[in-house]
Amino acid sequence: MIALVDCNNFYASCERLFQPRLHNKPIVVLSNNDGCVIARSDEAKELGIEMGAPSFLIESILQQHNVSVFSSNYTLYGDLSDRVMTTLSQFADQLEVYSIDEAFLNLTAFRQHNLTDYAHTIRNTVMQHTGIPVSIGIAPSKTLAKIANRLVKKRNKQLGVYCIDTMQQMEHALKNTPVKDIWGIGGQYTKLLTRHGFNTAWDVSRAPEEWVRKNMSVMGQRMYNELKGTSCIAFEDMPPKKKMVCVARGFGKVLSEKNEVMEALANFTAMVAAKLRSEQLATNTIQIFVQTNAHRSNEPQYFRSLTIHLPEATNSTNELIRYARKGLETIYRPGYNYNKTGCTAMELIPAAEVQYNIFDKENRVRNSKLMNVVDVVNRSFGKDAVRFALQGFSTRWKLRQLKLSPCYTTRIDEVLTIKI
DNA sequence: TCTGGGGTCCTAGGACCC
DNA sequence: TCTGGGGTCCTAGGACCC
Repeated sequence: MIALVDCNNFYASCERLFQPRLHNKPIVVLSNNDGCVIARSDEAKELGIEMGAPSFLIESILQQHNVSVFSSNYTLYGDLSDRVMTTLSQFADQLEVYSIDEAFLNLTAFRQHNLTDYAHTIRNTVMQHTGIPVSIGIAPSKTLAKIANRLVKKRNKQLGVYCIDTMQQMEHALKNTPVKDIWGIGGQYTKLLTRHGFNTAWDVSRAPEEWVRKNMSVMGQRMYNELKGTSCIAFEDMPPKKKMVCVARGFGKVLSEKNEVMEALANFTAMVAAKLRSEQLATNTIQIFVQTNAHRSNEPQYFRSLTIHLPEATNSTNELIRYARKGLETIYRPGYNYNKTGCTAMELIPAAEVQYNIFDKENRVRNSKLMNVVDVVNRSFGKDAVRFALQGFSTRWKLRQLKLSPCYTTRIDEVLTIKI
């Protein structure tokens, strides 16, 4: 049996943890640039605030009901996530951290326990150690565990645990799950399935297997077997090797000057390079893109990306910025209002395995020493203490984060102080 | 003014090779 | 008139996830 543990309204719960006066009050957390809603407390959901709602469209609801609004603070959420995962790891031999707020636990070894009781122990311990409320779904496959978890939130919120074990329980759960809520079914497959008369997970599990295979590829077939209780999605103990690293952001406002866009791109590229170094990786290929604001349909639109193969794998900021700059020269067109750019590193290899090219003109030893120093200084004095000239000092491309909460758990000058 | 960001996997089709 | 077939690699695009 597999358990899926999912933190309730994770980002909202994190913010609330440090402001107890917000218990039972509506809270929303906004995406980067304070653009749209990405997390809501139960109270905010009750007000009818939808996931993904653009914040400027719901301003009046927010004000009227005195909703507390937060910019996203990934440093805080990441740290609390680590604490939840550490707590969970003591409850199973195998733990798969699936996302920042979810983990699968392999409970096969605990067969002799009453799994529902066991899940309650897990819940209570996580609450006690971290203050984060979680829901737990238990079932024979990951897809069914996802379904069980959803049913906890829909119907057994107070209980916090839902177990699918017998055939009757399975049938009941599947009949109460619309196709759009099956893990692996998005908007397109929902349309396809309902067009063919499949409305619930139960209907899908009764469909002819060949039809599923033909219309939904191997991913669909896997999901189909999982719905029937046959586990076919492997348990991933170890975090899989990263295949790409990407930093892309919308700007705080639109930019039309090439050097301004370049400054943003240089900064995002520097972030990619720093990420690569922190994971001891190097990249063979980078891809950059620029685009205009697709929501402004009255303005001319432009999107272009460019893939650049490097002569030699690297993770040096200066080198990568140089390639990104050359790339931008190729794809930039004047006369547009740009609103987003980004850099993706692909074809990643361990930094220790970089093959040197005999015609290489870079001084790699010097470069890597330089990067080391940059990383050390930036770790001690803040993220951008040392920067390359092209990164500039402009703030025009920067994110809006007007409602950012403190990094309560990771910055010494921002920890909570209590008056006694 | 203001509409997220970072990922993975699969398939189809073209270029190229022998 | 009739112009192979199998394989690999690459890219673009589509679908999905949180």
